[in-house]
Amino acid sequence: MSRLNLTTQRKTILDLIQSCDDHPTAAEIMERLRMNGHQFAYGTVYNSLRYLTDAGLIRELKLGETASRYDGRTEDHYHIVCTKCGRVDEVLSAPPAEWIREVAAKTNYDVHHSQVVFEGVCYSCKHPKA
Amino acid sequence: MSRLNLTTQRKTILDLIQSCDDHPTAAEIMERLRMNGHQFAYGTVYNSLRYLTDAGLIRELKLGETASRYDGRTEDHYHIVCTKCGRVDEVLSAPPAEWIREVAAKTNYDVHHSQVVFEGVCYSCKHPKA
DNA sequence: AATAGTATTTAGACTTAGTATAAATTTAAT
DNA sequence: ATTAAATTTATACTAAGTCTAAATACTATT
Repeated sequence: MSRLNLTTQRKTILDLIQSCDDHPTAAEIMERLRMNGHQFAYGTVYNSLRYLTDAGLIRELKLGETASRYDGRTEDHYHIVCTKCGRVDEVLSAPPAEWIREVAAKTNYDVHHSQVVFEGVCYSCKHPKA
Repeated sequence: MSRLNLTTQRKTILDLIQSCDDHPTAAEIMERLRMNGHQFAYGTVYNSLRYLTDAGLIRELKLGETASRYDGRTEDHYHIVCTKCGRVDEVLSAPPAEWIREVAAKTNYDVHHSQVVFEGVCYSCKHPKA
């Protein structure tokens, strides 16, 4: 792990991800870059996303869709996906430590990390206006 | 939802998945079919996997890898992946209901389902022989 | 049993998301 | 200024899966 090297491209992509409040895919990120007047090579975007993820500046979300999404919030948190409209929201409560201990004991694993994706129906989809 | 239509191909694939104790990908399933002397079209395997999943006879696992895996155990359960060797084990303890209620309350979602993938190091990788 | 209609399988083209590579460019270090 | 290392670019390629149209199989009705 060498020191952080934020090139112009990486910085631009980091800024974009940190300043949006959703969880764009690589394709969406490229589209937004283009809309902001930038034009980076395909591979640069993927390279930057990996670099920023490895550096811990952003998070890659694998929510079971075909494409990864990226999240500028790096605190430990989880996600909930609306099965009606596809919207993704943050979940800030962590799984109870007691449960994790139980899983570790039963499986004989050292548990380092857990990915949790909830699925359900969001407020707007539950209460459609008209 | 019409009545179950298990064609020869679908039955063969279902049997294969139910009789193995790991979680094969579509590619692995095709390879095993071929080794057993079957030769189904590419699309048929995917079609069958979807059909069987929709019918609730098998489960599709999205563990954050590039390919889905399939599981013959249909009871509600979760998975733990070894980050060293890639091995996947079953996790039978469910997340505490209290936690799910809390998530539902905080996010304003009706929570229907949760996918949980633990990551850690399995017993064999913790205790390598020699 | 023959016919018509529906569903499934097959083969292969196509799509999507992402990786790999080689040349060109930029950055850093002497 | 020169060399070396890292990064970007353009483009080819791969992996996983979907789509489509023709061929085949199954079902229901007479």
